[in-house]
Amino acid sequence: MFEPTIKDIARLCGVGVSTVSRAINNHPDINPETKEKILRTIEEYGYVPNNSARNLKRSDAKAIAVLVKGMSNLFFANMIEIIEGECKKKHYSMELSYIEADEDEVDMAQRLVKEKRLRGIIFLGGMFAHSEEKLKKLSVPFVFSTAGAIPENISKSLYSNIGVDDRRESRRMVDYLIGLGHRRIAIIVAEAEEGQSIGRLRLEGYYDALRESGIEVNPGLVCHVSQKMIPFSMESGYLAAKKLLAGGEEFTALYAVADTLAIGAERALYEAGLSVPDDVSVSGYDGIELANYITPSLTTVRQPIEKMARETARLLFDIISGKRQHQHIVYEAELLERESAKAVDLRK
Amino acid sequence: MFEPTIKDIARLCGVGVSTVSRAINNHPDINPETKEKILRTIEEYGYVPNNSARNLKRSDAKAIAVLVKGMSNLFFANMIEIIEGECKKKHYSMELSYIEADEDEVDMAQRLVKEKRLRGIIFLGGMFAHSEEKLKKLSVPFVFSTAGAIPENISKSLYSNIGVDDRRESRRMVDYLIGLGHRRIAIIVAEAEEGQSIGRLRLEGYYDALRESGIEVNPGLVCHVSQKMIPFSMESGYLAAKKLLAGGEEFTALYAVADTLAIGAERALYEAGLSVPDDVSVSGYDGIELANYITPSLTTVRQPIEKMARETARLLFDIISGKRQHQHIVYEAELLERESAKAVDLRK
DNA sequence: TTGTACGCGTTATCAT
DNA sequence: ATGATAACGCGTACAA
Repeated sequence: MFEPTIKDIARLCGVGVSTVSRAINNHPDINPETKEKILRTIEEYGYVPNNSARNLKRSDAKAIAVLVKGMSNLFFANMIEIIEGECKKKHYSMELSYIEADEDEVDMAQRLVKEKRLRGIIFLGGMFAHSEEKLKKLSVPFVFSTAGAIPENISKSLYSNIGVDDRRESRRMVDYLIGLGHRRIAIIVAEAEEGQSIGRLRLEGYYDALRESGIEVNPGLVCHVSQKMIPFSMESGYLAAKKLLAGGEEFTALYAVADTLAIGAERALYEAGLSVPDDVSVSGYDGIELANYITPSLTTVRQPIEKMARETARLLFDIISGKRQHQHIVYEAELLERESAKAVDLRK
Repeated sequence: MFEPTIKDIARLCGVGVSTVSRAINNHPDINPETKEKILRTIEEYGYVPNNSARNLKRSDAKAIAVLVKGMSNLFFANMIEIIEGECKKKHYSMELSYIEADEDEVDMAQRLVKEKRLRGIIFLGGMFAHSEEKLKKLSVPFVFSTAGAIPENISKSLYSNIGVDDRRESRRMVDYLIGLGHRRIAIIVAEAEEGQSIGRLRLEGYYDALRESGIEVNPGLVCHVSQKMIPFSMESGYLAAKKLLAGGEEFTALYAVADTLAIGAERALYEAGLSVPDDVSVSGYDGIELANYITPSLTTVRQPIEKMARETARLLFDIISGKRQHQHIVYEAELLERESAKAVDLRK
């Protein structure tokens, strides 16, 4: 297999390499006929510019990285696909990397940036217990999406952040359950050890709602997913609910901080002979497509995934090209009232 | 932010660049002390070799690409994650690209290979209506995983293929339903326009089973997902089932060629007042985690995803390094009898 | 409008 | 054991 280089094409066309280069990169100062001929030859011989050489010359690649941390695939898969689509539009390539729960995403990013000379980074999920100093070391712009809370003492001008107000939206869901007459509301929460993880924020929202309504928090109703489990998996939800049931505390509603957790939990309820929503109302968080198809359909909080993913990518590109400054965008989530939660049965 | 190059490090250490290179790449002929000093300096100044320059010199990058085509995320997300893990182990980087249904994955692969000088390719899903000639143009090894049938006339030595025998496994599922006493078995199928797509194979398996049992095929029970829809989405399954129900043909069992389709279909049945499995038995295909958590849990065919993904990656790396030749591995799937399908009610 | 020549950061070959 | 230097393929300043 013969892989022609720019020189080969130049020789073939009887022109200099720079002319070929001009033809490829749409430079204005080139004779249309020459360009035409070159393009034809390129087509004929299947010439494709060597990206490494280009990047070497340009000193930075036309590429970004997406670092995905924790959380369930079901939620991120869509986002990644959308981001990938935006990259394609801009003729950027996308490097994807999943980060283990115990890995430091910023360290990883730093390595990646230097190695690959990336132009920007998207952090999906994950959390932000990082020092300002460390963040400064990242020489390219980066956007956090659907991440936990960022410490206040970090300069806003250093990063972008896109997501919903997890605490507020979570509170809204619990308020809704309270509005339905529920008082004994259990929660299944998955959270990282330290910092303001997304799970932590949602738990805070739960506390907020109870406090405002004058309901005392019953620690027996707060169930943490085991640290050893995949935080947002269905299995985690399943096991957590089992633990909850074994605990013996009664509850009329169960709120899981992710749809996947809720689905797992519903299975455990079913196996315990409990019916949803007749015996227990269940609600989730995220609004994955699936939530609408299971039966009973899941009451949940829907984050505008598509919008968030698209904006995340666009914002990063705009920052790279200098069109925009760093932004901190908070989207509104939407409470989806569906079948899995209903007013508490007063006869009980 | 100062980004040191190999020259800087050399100067800093008072040695030549080649010595630094030797230190980095673990060459034997270097004085341990010199190496020690160089490594320290590298650490101190945060030097990271420029990947583009490396790749330029080496003329091929330590990278592979994964091209994902069609099918539902739920199924591939896990595989991708596992493949990514294997890449990390080998210190390869992974380029991920989603292919639109109407794009040609081999063309795309070709472009990618040349542009990025990749060492190998993994095709996830997709189909294989490609000519031998075109495949030959791909100058790097590639492995098809969970793809449709590969035309017989293409030399086996050209590619690797990993998956299950979709036709046989599909037939097994329908045999199972027949064994349960079902005779009027509907099927929801999503297939590409041309060639032996995965959906097509599963449909053939359905035909096989019916034929062997002497059951006549009722075209009114074969429901194709609209070409305009995402082939393996829940929505597609939902709409297909609605169409099926509107068609008026009676059936006691419904087999969808993907779990996601089955889940969507179940929702449609529920909305039509039909109960699963009492009124209609439902079964799927794939064995995604979710199938085990919904209620009723979904009877399905489980493909050994983890094994397949891991072997796909390992095989590719082995071929790249010359350790192995191309392989064609067919895994055994597993029929999971769960709650969504039961023996036909004889009183009806 | 076009061609020549240099440099991007690295590795490999060849001297020393 | 180490250093100088030639590639790798491309973009571009500069000359023509």
